[in-house]
Amino acid sequence: MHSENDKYFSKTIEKGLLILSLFDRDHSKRSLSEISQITGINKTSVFRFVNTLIELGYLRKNSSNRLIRLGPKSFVLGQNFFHGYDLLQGVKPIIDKTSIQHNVSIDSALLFGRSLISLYRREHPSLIYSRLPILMDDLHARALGKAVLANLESEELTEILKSLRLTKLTPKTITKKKDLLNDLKATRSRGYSVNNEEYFPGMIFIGAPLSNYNTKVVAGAVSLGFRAAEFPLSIIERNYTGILTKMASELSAIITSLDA
Amino acid sequence: MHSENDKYFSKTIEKGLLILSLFDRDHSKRSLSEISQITGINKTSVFRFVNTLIELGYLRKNSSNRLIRLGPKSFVLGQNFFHGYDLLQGVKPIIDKTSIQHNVSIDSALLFGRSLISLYRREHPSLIYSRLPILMDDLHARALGKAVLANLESEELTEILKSLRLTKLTPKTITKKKDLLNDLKATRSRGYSVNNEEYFPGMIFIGAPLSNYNTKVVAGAVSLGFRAAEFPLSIIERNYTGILTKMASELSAIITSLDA
DNA sequence: CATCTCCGTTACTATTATAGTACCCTTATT
DNA sequence: AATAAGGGTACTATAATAGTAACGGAGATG
Repeated sequence: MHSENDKYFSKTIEKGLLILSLFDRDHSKRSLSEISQITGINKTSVFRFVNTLIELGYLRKNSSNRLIRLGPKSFVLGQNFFHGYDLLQGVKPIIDKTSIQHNVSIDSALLFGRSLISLYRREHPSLIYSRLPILMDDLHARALGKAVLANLESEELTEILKSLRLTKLTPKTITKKKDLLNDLKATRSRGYSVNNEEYFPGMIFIGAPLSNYNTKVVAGAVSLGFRAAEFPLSIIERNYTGILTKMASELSAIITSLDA
Repeated sequence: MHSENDKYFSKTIEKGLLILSLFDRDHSKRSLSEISQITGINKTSVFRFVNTLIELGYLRKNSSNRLIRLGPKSFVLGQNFFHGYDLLQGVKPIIDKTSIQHNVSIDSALLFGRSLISLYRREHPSLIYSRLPILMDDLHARALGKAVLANLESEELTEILKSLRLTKLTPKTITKKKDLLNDLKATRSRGYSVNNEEYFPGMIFIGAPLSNYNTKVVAGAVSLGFRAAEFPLSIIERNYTGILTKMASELSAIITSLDA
């Protein structure tokens, strides 16, 4: 929860959106008191806000058990947000083109606060992963994450590292902060990050940062993914890093133009 | 704009969502004064609300030209709304199954207010339409629309017909209210609606209503689509109406269980 | 080059909405 | 029947918003 003292900040809107954002893939129904507990907003206010959202069609209430769910207006809003997000629309054609041209799987993400947001993913037809998260937290175990971390300012990096838990996801996952810092240093000098079966066994990824050329700030990352059985790391580094960095600079140009 | 006298209704939340909903596929950037004009909300309030939405990450502002765009939080919210919308998740497997089993294109929509919301569409691989709308207004020219209209209460029907413009989309589009009423009567007795090249030349659709079995209220519709060149209407009516109505009842059961 | 205009932003209060407590009602539980 | 828990309502002190006014910068216009 934000705690803005800003005069030009509406706490009511913050609360309304906080309530709406409680509904997702894993939480399609919630009760009033549950919402009140989670958000810390008082019961009466939650009642007022939920009532408002129901009247507007963003939520709906089951008349028998009183459980609250997303309404049709949220569904429409969701699609508008998806299709109206200019960064996605800008990034998609470039990733599609590169994926088709070189027959590779590509993933991209944006940095927002301390986590990465999955922006667009294009998979080589034969590869299918299971349901991947929209918000990614395991930055230490991903090519995308390491590409971003390696190019942050040192203050911001230490800030993020403080709250980053180095969870062991595979035998090769980096779990010591010192090892991670060394990896990031190598990443920075190399110009691209390597995830060698650290997130998913049998999968190798290489990643490059995306940045806003004007502000020089890291905005996200792109990665290429390969099956380790088909592509040894040496082959990947020889044949694909050029493709990766070229795509990264194209994407950075787009981001720069949109964020201007 | 709602004008609720309701005591338990937050106008601030209404305004915040009104502002957010101005951003979609066709409007990825807007200025402050533009937002103020469109919404009728006073400039200072728009400034406060937009500022709030920017601080929360739902919008972002270009620092040079001050234009406002969707932010990463909206993108995340959009995906959560899409994947968290239980009606979609409930309807999808049934439509997928039917589409694969009978090799047909299927479209579905929900009634919300006076318009239909496109819920889920599954196309037979060889058919591709251009960008279809999320909100559908031409109810008179669509199988989905006519299936819904034919099963409304007469009061609600006249209410909707009042604001429905019978736009001519193809030579076969129904443009006279009397003809439409006759078609709806036929639709009701038949149990399914027919769109014979009235929306798109060369395409025939048949549609059936979806309803909540408890409340007996029409909730939406499903339709099957065919190329007129391949499937004459007589063949469609002989072979596919059973499939359509069976699917419609399965979907209605889902809707009933979720809306309880 | 001066002026005008538009837009975003800030300052300031009267007015209005919200927070929070208390209380009631319905439903589920024992 | 008693109890508990959750949803919904009433009420008022308190805090937030609406709206007017006014400022400053950027771009347009003469």
